[in-house]
Formats: sequence, C-alpha cells, structure tokens
Amino acid sequence: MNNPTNLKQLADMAGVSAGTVSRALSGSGRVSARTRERIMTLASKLGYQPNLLARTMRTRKTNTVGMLVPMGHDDLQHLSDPFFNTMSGFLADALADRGYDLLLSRIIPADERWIENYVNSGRVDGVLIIGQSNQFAVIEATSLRYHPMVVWGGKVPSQNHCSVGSDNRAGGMLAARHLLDRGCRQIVYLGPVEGPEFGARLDGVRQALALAGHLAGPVVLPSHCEPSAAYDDALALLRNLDRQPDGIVAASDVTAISVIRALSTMGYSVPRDVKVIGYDGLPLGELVSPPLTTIDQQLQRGAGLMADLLLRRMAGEQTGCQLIDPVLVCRETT
Amino acid sequence: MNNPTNLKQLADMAGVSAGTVSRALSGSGRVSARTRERIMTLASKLGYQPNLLARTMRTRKTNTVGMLVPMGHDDLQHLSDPFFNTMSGFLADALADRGYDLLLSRIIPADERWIENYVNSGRVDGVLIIGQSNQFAVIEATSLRYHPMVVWGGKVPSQNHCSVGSDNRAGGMLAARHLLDRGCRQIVYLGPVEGPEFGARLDGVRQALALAGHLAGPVVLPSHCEPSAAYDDALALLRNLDRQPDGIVAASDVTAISVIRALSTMGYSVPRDVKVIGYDGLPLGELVSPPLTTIDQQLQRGAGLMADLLLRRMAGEQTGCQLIDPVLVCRETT
DNA sequence: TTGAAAGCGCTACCAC
DNA sequence: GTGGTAGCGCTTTCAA
Repeated sequence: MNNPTNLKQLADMAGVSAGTVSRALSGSGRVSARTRERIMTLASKLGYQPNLLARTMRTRKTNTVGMLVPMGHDDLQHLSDPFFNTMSGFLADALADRGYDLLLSRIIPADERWIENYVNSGRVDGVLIIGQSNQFAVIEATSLRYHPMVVWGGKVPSQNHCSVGSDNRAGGMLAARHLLDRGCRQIVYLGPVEGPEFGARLDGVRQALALAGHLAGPVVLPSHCEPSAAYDDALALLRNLDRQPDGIVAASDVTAISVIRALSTMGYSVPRDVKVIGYDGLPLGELVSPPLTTIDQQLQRGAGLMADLLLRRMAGEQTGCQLIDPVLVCRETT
Repeated sequence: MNNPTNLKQLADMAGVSAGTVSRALSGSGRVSARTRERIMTLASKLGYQPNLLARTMRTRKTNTVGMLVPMGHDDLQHLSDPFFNTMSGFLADALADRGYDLLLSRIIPADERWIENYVNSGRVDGVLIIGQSNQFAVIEATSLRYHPMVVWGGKVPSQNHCSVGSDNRAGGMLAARHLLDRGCRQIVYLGPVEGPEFGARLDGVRQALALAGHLAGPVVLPSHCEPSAAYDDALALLRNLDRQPDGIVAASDVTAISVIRALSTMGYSVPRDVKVIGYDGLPLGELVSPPLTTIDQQLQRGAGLMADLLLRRMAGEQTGCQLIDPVLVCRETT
C-alpha cells in the first residue's frame, strides 16, 4: 500500500470524489462531519500533504511574502549585515504568526522593473522592501501600479508608497540633544549621509544643535555602511580632525560599533573621553560592551506593523504610512 | 494594449503557439533563432514574466530551498538570534549564487513527521536544517526516506544524515588549550551542555585539560542559549563559585558576549582578570569591544558547503558529511 | 521548426 | 452533502 501522492489517490482510497477530499482538507465548503473526520484521519495516517503549489495555482494565493533588499552599489554580502538579519528575523516571526512564509531573494536592481518582474513571477502575495537605498524613484513608480508592497524606510511629504519607519529627523534630534545633555560640545555626525533616511537623521542633528545655539553645527564625517569599511573610515576621519570630538552621533548601530572600535584603537575610552550614540536599537547593541546607547526604531514592532499593513494591502485596502516614534535607549556609551 | 498576463496571450500577440513561446523563453528545445529573438524582445518590451508556479508544477522543480530551524522547547524569537541570522544570511547568499531562493519557515516540531510534511507540500526542492537540537532522532529517521536534506550540526559515528559542521571536539580542545597557553589555570566551561554539538565541545575541553595534566577538569556551568537568560545564568553561577576562574570557554559567541557582560557587571575586566573565548566565529565577534577571541567554524564556508552538498543530493547523488576544521581566532578577550 | 493537445494537483462551479 | 468537470499557466510529448 503506497502512500497517496495526490488528492485523487486519497479520494479513491476513501471512496469519495476529489472534490469532497478537497473540501474536507481545506476546511472550506460543506462536508458532513463524519466524512470529514474519516478523510482527515486517513490523510494523516497515510502522511498525505496537499501540494501547496497546485493549490496556489488554483486559488492564486501563495501565503508567502517576499523580502527584497535593494543593493544599490554595495553588493558585498548585504544579507549578512546585522541590520538586515535582524529585520528578516523579526519579519519571519511576524509573518509566521500571521500564517505566511518569508521568501528571501537577493535582488540586484538591474532596471526600473526589478520589483514588478519579481512579483509577476507569481511566487508571492506581496512584497516587503527593506530600505529605499538609491531606488526611491523606482519604488515610488512601482507603487502606482502594484499595491501589495510595504517599504521599510523614511517618508517624504509627497510620497505615494506605503512606508514604515521611524521619524528619522526626530530621532536625529533626540540623539543630538542627548549628547548635549550629557555635556558634549564638540559633536560629530559619522556615517552615510545619502538616501532619505540618513539624510533626515543628519538634518535632525543639525536642527537640535541649532536650537541649542550651536551655530557651527555638527562636523559631518561621511562613511561607508559596511562595518569594516566604516571602521577604516572612522579611523582615518577622526585622526584627521583638528579638534577631537566629545560626542559622536553614529548613523546606525553598526556604524556606532565600528566607531567605538576605532576610538579604542586610537586610545580613547568610551564614554569617558568620547560619548557615542547609535541608531536602530538592534538587540546586538545590548550585547556589546559597553552596551550601546542608541535611538531605538523598535524594529520588532516595525516588523509587525509592516506585516499588518501588507496583509491589509493584500486584501485590497488602501493604507497610509506609519511613523514610529524613535525612543532614546540610554545604556553605557554616553 | 494590455500587457500579457500569461504565455498564451503573448503567443497570440506574437502570432505563434504557446509551445513555441515556452521553448523560446525557457531556452530549452529547438526554436529558430529569428523566432526566439522576436519573442524575447516582445516579452521584455511588454514586461511579460512567466508564472514560476505553473512552471514549477509542470517541471516539479521549484528552485527554492527551505531552511528549517527546529525549535525544541525554546520558542522565543529564535529567528532573531545572531547565530541563525548569520547563518540565514550566508545561506541566502550562497543559494542566490547558485540560482536558488531561500524560504524561511518557522516550524515548531509537532510530531515525528514535521520535516516530511514540510517537504511534501512541494514548495522546495530540498531542505536545510539548522542545528540538530533535540530532533536528532527525527532527522536521522527522515534521512532514511528523504535525501535532499543537509543538516548543520555535529556528526556522530553511526550517523546516516548528511551534516556539515565543525569538529566540535577538536574545537573545544583548541579553545581550552588556548586558555592554558595564556596561563589560565582555573578553567570554566559555561553554556548549554546538551545536544551533540555542545556535548562534543565540552568533551574537547575536558580532554585538553586532561592531556595537560589538569586532572580536576573544567568546572561546568550549564546555562541557557538565549542571550539575556544566559546573562542571568552567568551572573548567578559565577557569583556562586568558590574560586573565581581565570579562563572561561563559552559554548558559543552569543554566550561569550553574555558572559563578558556578566563579568563586567561583577567588576571584572576582560581579559585582564578573566579570559573568555567563544565558539562560532560570528562576524559580530569582530564588532564587539573588546573583539572576541573565538573558535571559528567558518560559517560562510559552511553555508557554501551546505549549498553545494544539497544541490548534489538534489541531483540524486549520495554525499558524505563534511567536517570543518575549527580555527582559533585570537582577538582581545584572551 | 512549429502547432495541437494532454496533463501537473488542486479548487470551484454546477448539477443532483 | 457530494460527484463531475473545467481550468489555473505552464511544459512536453507527438504529429505535421
């Protein structure tokens, strides 16, 4: 007695039609309780699993969400970056809770249709884009035609696409103000400066300093994203400074960690000589020593919001953006 | 002029049959160069993407690999753990390089058939299991019937399933010997002790100490996996010790980081007062300060090996296990 | 080289 | 409440 490989075989064994088995197994439709019961036990006894692809093909519902990370130019093992890792972990959890799987595809944007090409292949019900990177325009254009899409990132006034992310300007202000409160007077912003998110964080820092009467503003030290490149950048840039800073706003937690390493290489102690604040609130920040003071974007909550919004959009609803309030998490680097 | 949503529509527009379009687009089969060219340009102009699900259904090939993490009892946000994150990042990269996508499904083993139920649903060509956890027996039994499966984890002599992982005993020895070389005399093993992997690491530590004439062996302090639980455990266990250790072998990098935090809370300095060595070689270890001395399992290489072995098994080949040589990476915690 | 037709495994519709 | 039948979009024979 071979195990049934498809629904028809199971139906034959049960002495009913395929339709009945389908109704019994998928829970939809009217089947007598007895028949259902009988079919269920038989299926589980024989280890029968319906083919999800065939089901998907019929119902046009994959129960899968794709996560895409646009890798602008920076194509070196992006998916291993702590930020993306953390995000994919939270998203996988959030989606699993809602009955969806997460499909990770590494996509290097080749043309203006990379998102549509991906979704048109029919493997996902919706798509989550992590970071706008240098693809803001493409994302925006795509959002006019394709709706089940939610983007992690910043929000600009005229934006059409649905995004979830922290208020980066407010977060930047929070960070700078915290350093001021801690007595810092020579404040540096270190990290990437381009893209909607980083740009807004830097603006926030500028604004906070201006409000506090620091007319000179922060010293801006542009660096790469990738951790070891950021370390090299930080070392070179900080050594080059006329006056050593006493407070550094790093553009991200990963950057902050690289900065702290660079400072330690240079013989400075954190927070005694220099205070450093990160941005993101990665769980990782809690693990490092000294534990990292940071602006928490509440990534876990953000992942949940993205999942919720996406599901609503998949159901045809229109949704607005969600702005997460950044919160200061004061640990031991400031 | 609407964009074609399926192959038939495109065929009509091109004035050929569906079969011809299929042959042209999938590259297989004989089509005249001119026809192919014409169809390709038309398809790309109209933004047509073949439905991958339908193709999969016909060819029985999904070009997708599933990654499963058995969560024994410990079901709290496992996917956000740095180890799994790192692994999934490397695997996604390795698989992408080979033309495959990675499907992340959170599975909580319910019965002895959880793996088979997953693969029988037809969404993946093969499966990667991360960690044997308490599911060694299930994995072993499944491997008798289902072959496209590769497991990250340890290897025991009689094992049937294909695994990739470091030689945990050798790694444990390496770690302990390094601490001895550094002058440590009071050596503690801290971390989980159960499961094939952790058990072997601990054995290695024991063996190294015995070989060096330390008859008493290491003090064994069993702790949880999850970072903050591990921190609590470490604090409690270390405070309870009669004699403070001067060297700690942590069962993993994540554990090592928690241990270092605990030591710092207790007022000890690493590596001055106590030396700590981790296990895994997570990129994260390089980022923390002080940078972590660890036994590197070469996860990136391991992910590549897993991908290669899985692809060969998917092609019907039989493959043996791969044991990765653990290498000592000496940074600044020892 | 191309077209016609069958069929992958499932669900949904329409009878009864 | 259940069975028959059509069809999702594609690939793959088999004929022409």
